[in-house]
Amino acid sequence: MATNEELANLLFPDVTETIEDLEARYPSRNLPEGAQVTRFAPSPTGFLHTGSLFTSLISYTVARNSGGVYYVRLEDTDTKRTIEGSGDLLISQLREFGIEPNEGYFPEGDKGDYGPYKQSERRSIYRTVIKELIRRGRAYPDFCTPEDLDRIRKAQEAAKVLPGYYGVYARDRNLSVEERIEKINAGVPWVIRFKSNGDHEKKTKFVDAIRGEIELQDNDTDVVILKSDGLPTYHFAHVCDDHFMRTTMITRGEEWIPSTPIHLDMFRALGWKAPKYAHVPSVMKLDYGNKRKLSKRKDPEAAVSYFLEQGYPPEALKVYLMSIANSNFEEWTIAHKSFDLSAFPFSLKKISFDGALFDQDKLNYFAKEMLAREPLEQEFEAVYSWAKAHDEAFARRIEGNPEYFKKILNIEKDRKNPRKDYAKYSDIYPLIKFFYQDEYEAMVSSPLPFQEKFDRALLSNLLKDAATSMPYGVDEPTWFSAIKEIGAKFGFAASNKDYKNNPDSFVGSLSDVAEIIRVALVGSTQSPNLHEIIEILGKEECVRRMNLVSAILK
RNA sequence: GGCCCGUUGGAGAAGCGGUUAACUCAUAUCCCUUUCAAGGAUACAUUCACGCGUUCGAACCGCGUACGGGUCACCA
Repeated sequence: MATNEELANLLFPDVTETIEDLEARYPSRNLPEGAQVTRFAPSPTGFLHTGSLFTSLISYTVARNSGGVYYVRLEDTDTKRTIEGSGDLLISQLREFGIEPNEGYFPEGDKGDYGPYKQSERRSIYRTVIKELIRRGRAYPDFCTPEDLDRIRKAQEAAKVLPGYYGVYARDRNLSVEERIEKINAGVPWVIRFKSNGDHEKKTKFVDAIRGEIELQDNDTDVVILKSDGLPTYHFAHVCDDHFMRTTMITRGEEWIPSTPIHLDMFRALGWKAPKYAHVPSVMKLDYGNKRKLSKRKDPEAAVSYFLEQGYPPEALKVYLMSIANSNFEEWTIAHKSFDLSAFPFSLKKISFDGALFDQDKLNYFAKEMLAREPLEQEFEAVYSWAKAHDEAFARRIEGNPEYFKKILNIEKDRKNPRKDYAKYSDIYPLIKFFYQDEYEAMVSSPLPFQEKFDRALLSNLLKDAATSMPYGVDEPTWFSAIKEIGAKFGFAASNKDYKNNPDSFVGSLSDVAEIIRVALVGSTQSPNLHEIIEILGKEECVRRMNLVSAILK
């Protein structure tokens, strides 16, 4: 009578290693008590998803705060969906957010003692474990074709029972070893399935590090663990890899909760200690009144690259995501006047169970706060490197005169309440382009937004006067009283109160005077502090601009 | 459909048997002000999806209903 041993050898003749060998090759990590080993395990199928960044932030924080390890493993077992170069892109985007794993797969090569960190390179490990499972009778080759499986599913539908490969529906589960050997020798294609001992009537419980105790039906389906292409399925690869890589906590999306019994079943069959699980909620979006997961296809904000391109400071997105993860983080930032994520006492227990709606307004708020507080030099570097990558024309402007741009960036920055009008780097240029002569001239070539009620000759004369009498290099109050005097010469009120009390005796208010000069200088009724702008523009340019507009108005 | 998970204001949420139901964003109004961005002040859930129950007392405990999310692949 043929044995499982023979079957195992027939299936995997080249596998000579044993599980014991693997245990020895990947010894348990020498980490202090409580240190957590977490991981980022993406499939290289595209760009970094906002939800993945969210999970990564949590995993990374857990590892760092516990003095553990955060590593990267590439889950590239779905060869059809794998996109060339995507793995490297994922890691580099993660790095742009300042999340630097301390081990694992990197574009520049693997780092660490638990590799390879790419599943497609771990075939021999999976085969070793599966061979052992077959020996023990806990895995078997299955010969069903997709059509067979389809038939089974239809039968289940008709019988109104649960779909799946289990019990009497597991067609090849109880084949004899001889029958299996015969089919294999006859060249019938096969996959390997895990042989579950589970009972669907029973429950399996586990404690989730975020949600607490979760009770689910026991797994009783014989899931595929090795596909016909020789690569493992997620379920098996997860169990195998996280065991040998000595992961202590699996942080993954909540969509994995229902399949956790499968994983626990396999850990049990292998006699391995299961890691802790922390199932993190999805980031959601409101779609016609219904919540749904952020979708890479429908929502631009689902791809982290969207924020990078727009020029959101990467740190701001992280801070926003942290405020979703632990809502007390916001209060903490206010109390500590700091957005330092590494100093915040993060807690898995404080993560709420239902997915938060992505809130762009709140992201903007954090981004504005952070940008406003960023020291000038640092902000300058950040804006410049963003421009180099995403806005070439802007980058060239900055290069043309870095000191000039720095002054512009510094407007109303050195104050107790710094200016907060940029949420992202791409907001900057449109607001300050008037500083550049060619842009200014383009603005002046179309009608300027002067108020209709003022006579053009009056405006022209006032500007002509201002061009010669406005002072430079003086402090703001001095400058402003000069503006008042200029206005008064042309019949404007010297204060808004005067104007309010007696509007008929003036041609306009003090605000109007300021507005006329502002429009002439910046081409718009709105701008940051005019005095600072004038000082940056310099006397020569201001005189030029006022004379130019004065001439146009004639 | 089965099984899980969830439901406190427009958003994120605190609350864990007795509170005026925190806080932050958003929104609105007012103040400040040479415009804007800020800043300051005020307003914004008589009520915690709904129903029933337990209790002197419920957003908090129990049951049921409704709604929302997730999952049931040789994808992860």
